[in-house]
Amino acid sequence: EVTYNVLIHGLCERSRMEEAFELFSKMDGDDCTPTVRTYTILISALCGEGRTEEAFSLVDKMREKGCLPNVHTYTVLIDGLCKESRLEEAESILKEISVKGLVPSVITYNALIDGYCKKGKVDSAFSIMQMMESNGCQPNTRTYNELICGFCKATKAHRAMGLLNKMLENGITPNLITYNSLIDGMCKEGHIDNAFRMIDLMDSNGLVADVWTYSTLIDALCKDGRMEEAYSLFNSLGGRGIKANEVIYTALIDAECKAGHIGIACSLLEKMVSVGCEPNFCTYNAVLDGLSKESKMQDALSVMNEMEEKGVQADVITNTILISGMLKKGLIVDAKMIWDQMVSSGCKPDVFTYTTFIRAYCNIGKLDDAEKLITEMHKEGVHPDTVTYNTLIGGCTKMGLIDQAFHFLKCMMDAKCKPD
RNA sequence: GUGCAACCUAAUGGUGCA
Repeated sequence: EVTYNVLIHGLCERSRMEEAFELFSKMDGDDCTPTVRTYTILISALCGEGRTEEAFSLVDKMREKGCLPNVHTYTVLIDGLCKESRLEEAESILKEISVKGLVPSVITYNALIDGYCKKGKVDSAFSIMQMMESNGCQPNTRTYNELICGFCKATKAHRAMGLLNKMLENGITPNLITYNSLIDGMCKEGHIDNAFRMIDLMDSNGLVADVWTYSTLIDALCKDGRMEEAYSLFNSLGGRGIKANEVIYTALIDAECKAGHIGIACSLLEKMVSVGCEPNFCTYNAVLDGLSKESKMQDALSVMNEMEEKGVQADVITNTILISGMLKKGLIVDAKMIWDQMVSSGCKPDVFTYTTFIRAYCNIGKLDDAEKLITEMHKEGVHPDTVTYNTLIGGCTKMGLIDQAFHFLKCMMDAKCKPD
């Protein structure tokens, strides 16, 4: 039975699910009974592939066979639900654990806390931490890191700092991730210089800034237009024993593109390749956006070919960038072609892609087509957001169709979308 | 004494703005 579990685990790790289930079904014939562990391995793998419903039916199946889920099993389920943004269900499983007389572990709580943080619901995450403390479960470094990151993403770096102090008081050791999150939070709130001071604080705690730290700082300098400082920090990396990675190059390339310096961006792209740093899809997307905004669609298409030759998969963002570029030149047919290619390659358009098209239809006065897209979005389960409605409303007002504009405002409210 | 759980941090795309 142990042998089976090890093998099944190995197959699942390589996402060879079919084979894993085949082995699983052979167990009985071999006089082996699957245990909670066997089921948990499979349930975890199913959740990891987004097959949550199958995971739940496996849970039912194990119960039928008289095998009860343990804390590990429940934790896997909570994690899976969180990854699908099904937070209420995740929290109800946490309750179920206690009802069944089991005790949730730190990992169980952390899974839920991370889920809430990733959804921007930091306050709910925070109350889970309070709940775990009152249940006698001590938050660990990871718990604090998730919350600190959550507060930073919610532009509440002050609350994050408060948590840093709390963890120090409680004797929980911050690590690089803790500080890197804080540095990012401070940068995003415009306090770049304070962020640099955090490096000293790290030093005094025996932590040495890493690539993540520097990429955060370099990106912040870039976005603030402080390119000279960004480059001098970039050039200092070698002396610190750090090798610039694709994230750092992408930050620089993006900034150069946005400043209209496509030539510099392209030479950075060449440079990174020559020093053995492989561009990834973000890098290419940054370049493509630069070219696209300058209406250099020919160049953009050849960069996209290069991307594919290198085996870098184009994603929704890549396609949206190209579609947007085509539409800005009025090339609706080409834009539609890219759309179709994207869909047939199994990549689904998202809110951004739809909104891009809606804007184009508004600009040429085809409000009915724009409205059709909204209907299609609902059908596809892609929810129009504030920007989508703003685009539509803006299109109406430009054409003097004030009543139409109010009509869409009403649609917006009906869809429980907040006007800004 | 061997097998199950949270991959916690950085870079890329859509509207409008005097």
